[in-house]
Amino acid sequence: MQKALTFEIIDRLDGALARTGSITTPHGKIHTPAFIPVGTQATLKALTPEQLAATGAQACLVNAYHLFLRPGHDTIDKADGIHSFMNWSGPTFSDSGGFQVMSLGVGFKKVIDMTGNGAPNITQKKKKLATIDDDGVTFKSHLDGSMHRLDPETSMQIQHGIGADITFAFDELTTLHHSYDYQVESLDRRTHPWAIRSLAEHTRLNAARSHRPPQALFGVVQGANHEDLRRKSAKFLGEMDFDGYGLGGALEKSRIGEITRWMNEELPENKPRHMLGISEPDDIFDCIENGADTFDCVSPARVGRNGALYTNAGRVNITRAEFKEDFRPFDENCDCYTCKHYTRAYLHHLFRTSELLGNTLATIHNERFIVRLVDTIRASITDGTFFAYKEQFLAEYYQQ
RNA sequence: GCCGGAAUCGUGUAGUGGCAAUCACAGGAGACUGUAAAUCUCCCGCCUUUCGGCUUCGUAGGUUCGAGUCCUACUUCCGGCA
Repeated sequence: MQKALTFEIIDRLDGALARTGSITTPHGKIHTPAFIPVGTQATLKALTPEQLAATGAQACLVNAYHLFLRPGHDTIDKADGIHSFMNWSGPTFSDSGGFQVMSLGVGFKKVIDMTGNGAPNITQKKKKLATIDDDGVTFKSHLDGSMHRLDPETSMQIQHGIGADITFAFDELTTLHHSYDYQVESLDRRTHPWAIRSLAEHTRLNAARSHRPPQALFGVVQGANHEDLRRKSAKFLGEMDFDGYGLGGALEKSRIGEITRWMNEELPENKPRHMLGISEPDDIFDCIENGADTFDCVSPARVGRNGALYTNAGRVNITRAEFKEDFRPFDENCDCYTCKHYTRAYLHHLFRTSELLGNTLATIHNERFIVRLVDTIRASITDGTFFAYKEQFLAEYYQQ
């Protein structure tokens, strides 16, 4: 019988937890470390699957919450699954909807505050749309206000209807502003029991749906920025029969490497670890150094659509007046389609005129930039130059 | 030439006797980390780092305690009629 997922470690980095590897799914391999672009609603906004593949993306991630609301996971199931539905033949991930527990609840407009300080992370102007209890979450649809219930079993049923190769356990994403006591309670009463329920339902569905390729399930480690909780969560989930692990939750940016290390020192080494929602270059280096294998994040696509493009010297707002008559390629060192064919002045013009092509070209560039960054990091682990590359890249990227 | 209407921020507008400058666009800049995001925030007459100060409703007069607002003339523009 076909296995849902196999993971092979290929190279290791001396003096750190970093490794390269290969994840094999029914829809192909992912060479790790890898960046996985996010196509929440079964599309990476502004790109065709061919354009996405041309960025070098090895896989993409969709979201159970959005696809549950529209078109409905039953519809995707009838379409023969997400790969067929969205015309993406490579590996896919689906998020559990756990993120929306937070983003539609306490975290609105301040989804991942990674600063570790600042104002309480509480919805103020708009009414929150999600309320959580120990059994699951009650949602009000952001689309039509209809009420819905999401719990570990329904999340897994949705994710099996979607049919992504790698699914995630339904979890509670806390914020850095929750108290320690709340973080403890969140793990003991929700995230961990929900992981058990997610795995049970997932196992049942894989058996019941043998006409489909088997799907893999990653447990999601939480614990905010507390070492004891991160280790406890990783140990608890690490002893369960997951195919891999999601490293989730809000992580204080300045400690992201350390927090990743806590988790990965406890997790089984021979299973892949996916860093949920991370793509800033410094964070990627820190997480890979400490044992993360894959990443997903909306940021390259979102900031690109909003006119911010990555360069080796940092992020640049292409709408700035200085680019109006700058007829150089956007980034002479970039091998993406956008930089090969279009000037800064033209990109500037497209954004000034709100032309949709601007979104497409900026998204192509940003996804390619982050995919290539992670690919280059992978090569640097293989040839042992990781630390030198990290130092050189970050010095240039964050220069002021 | 006659009749009527209009003139407020770069543009279009709000303000119809009581602290001018509302809203939008344009413009300047910033933010965005498991997507309620082709979104959001700030600035946008002049001076001032801030606090704040100053100016200004086509022009010139007039009425009034007080005028962007009412009156007169002029200028310009837009209609209509010749």
